[in-house]
Amino acid sequence: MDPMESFGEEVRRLTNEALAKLGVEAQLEIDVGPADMADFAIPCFPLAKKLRKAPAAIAEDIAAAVVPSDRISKVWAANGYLNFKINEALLASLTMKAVLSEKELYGTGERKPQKVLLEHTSVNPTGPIHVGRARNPLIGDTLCRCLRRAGYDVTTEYYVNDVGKQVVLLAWGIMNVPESEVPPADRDKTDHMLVGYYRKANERMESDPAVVKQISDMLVKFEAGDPATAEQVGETAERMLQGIRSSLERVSVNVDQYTWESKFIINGAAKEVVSKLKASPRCSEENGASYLELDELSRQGKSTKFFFTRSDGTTLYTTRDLAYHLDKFKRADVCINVLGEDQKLGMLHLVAALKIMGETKAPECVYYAFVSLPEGRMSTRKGVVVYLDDLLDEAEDLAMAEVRKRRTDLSEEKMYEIAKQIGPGAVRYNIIRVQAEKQLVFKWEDAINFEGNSAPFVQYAHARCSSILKRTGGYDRDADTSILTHDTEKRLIHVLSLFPGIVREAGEKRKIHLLPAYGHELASAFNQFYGSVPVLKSGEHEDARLCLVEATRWTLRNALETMGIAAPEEM
RNA sequence: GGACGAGUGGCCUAGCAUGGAUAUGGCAGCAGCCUCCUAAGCUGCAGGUCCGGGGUUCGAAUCCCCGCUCGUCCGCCA
Repeated sequence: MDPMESFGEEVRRLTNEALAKLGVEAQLEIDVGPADMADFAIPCFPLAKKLRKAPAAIAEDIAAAVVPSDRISKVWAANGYLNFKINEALLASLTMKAVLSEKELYGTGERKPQKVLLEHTSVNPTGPIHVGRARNPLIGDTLCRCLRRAGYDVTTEYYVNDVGKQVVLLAWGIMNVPESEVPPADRDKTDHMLVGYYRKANERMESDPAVVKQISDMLVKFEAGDPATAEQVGETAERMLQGIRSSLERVSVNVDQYTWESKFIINGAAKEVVSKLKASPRCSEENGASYLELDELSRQGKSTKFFFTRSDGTTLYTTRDLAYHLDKFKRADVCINVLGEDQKLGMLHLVAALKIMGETKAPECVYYAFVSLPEGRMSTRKGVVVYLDDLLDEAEDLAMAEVRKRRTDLSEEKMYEIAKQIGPGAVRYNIIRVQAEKQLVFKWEDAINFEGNSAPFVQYAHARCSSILKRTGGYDRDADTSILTHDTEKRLIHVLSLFPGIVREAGEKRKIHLLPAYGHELASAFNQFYGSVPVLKSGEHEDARLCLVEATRWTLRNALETMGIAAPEEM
């Protein structure tokens, strides 16, 4: 249930009534007012021209015509705005009742009929995940959690690029590079153990034409469906994926299904795409390679040709991705892809090709800019990288040091357990708190942050709530909340009431950075309340305040869960 | 060369779709707050040509045009 929703609706209803009474036909936009002034506000400026009257006078007229109701306690005009104050006692009781009865389900939207297929991560299985790409799983997983809470049926999928030179090269490296030539792995994990072979194979390929020949032979055999080669490559990708998967688990990222690119070669779907595209009048050939002339469907640049076969007739990456998308459309109503910004043009071509094939559905893409290092772009091949595993280790170490600094009463195990909740959470939060399209430069001191706008700040508020609730012997969960009239109490309740709306907006607009912003706002409102009034032993206020603390704890926990961040009971 | 995205106090960042009241937070800085539910906290102070220049408008961080800087792409790679 969304406690705030009915208040906004009421504002619209009352305003429309008043406008009808005045004989004015208009749809006005409802804003949230400045925090210390009004709850809702409607600018009357757009009406000025139509009514040939000053905005201030219009606002006065409408204000006089509005009849306040049980939900709206006050309506007034100011500076050309129509302001509304809501009935705080009613909001408080609705909000408290909603949170305390729905608990971990508070913020959940109505079940939606659409099935959503969300593709994310999909990094090439040629090395461990590095922070340049780590935005992908974190954005994808957070969006998935958010959409699920908003009521959608979501399945997440990782498209494994097991076809093509990169993975074949890695497989070649594992078979042909002697162990003695590979520097020892920095950790005992399959992805880290294998990446040395990948680098070495790249070096060999660059310097030795014989190696280039071997690899291209292998590639041809693989694409022709040679079982032995397919098994070698498949097993290599699987081993790499094992390591990647365990890194993802460390940051609570779950992937429901893995779909292998080779599937679309084996089952003939890619070939079907080729024959469909060849039927298009846009299709031409160049030395035996087929392409579509995209012209106005593409973007301007050096070329608007979209090749979908090589001269030898084999398919290209995007051709297979086309087959994958057709497959996805059969399984879902909405397809969302989380992609790096380097995929933008490719996706535009893919969408154009889908249209040419007569497909009416198109994927919806969320693009993110790369995280680079101060010295430039990350590269697994060149070894210019910061791995996600290393970042997580560092975050956990720093969290452990912080816990040790302030808790002398805990066992080593307990401290470690807390640190494991704090470190990865801090990393997740820092990545999802900024808009996906903003370019980031990775700096250790920014990547792990325990104060201010950070995960530990939100977690700490949760721990404080838990601590209070742990100390009480019990309380009346039906306590009268109308006595919560302190400024910090009213503010906290107001923020609590916003949660369902935030989840919906973040999900539907694909703007997950609203979630950390909300978490910070809620934690901050709680901290102000916590510092201003006592809860335990506060006499007649105690029960109502304990209810407020419990409601805050549920909402903080739900907000954290939606971000994939743990909610520690103590820290 | 072209296309797409980003540019907001010293640093990071929200707001931009749908123009509207004094531009949102955080970090760092300064001054305070632990006999009281965890100070990973709270309060206050200071800090702004919203990249630059034009334009539209009663009103522009937001819309349009021209530049600048950075990122990304423009392959019979994936």
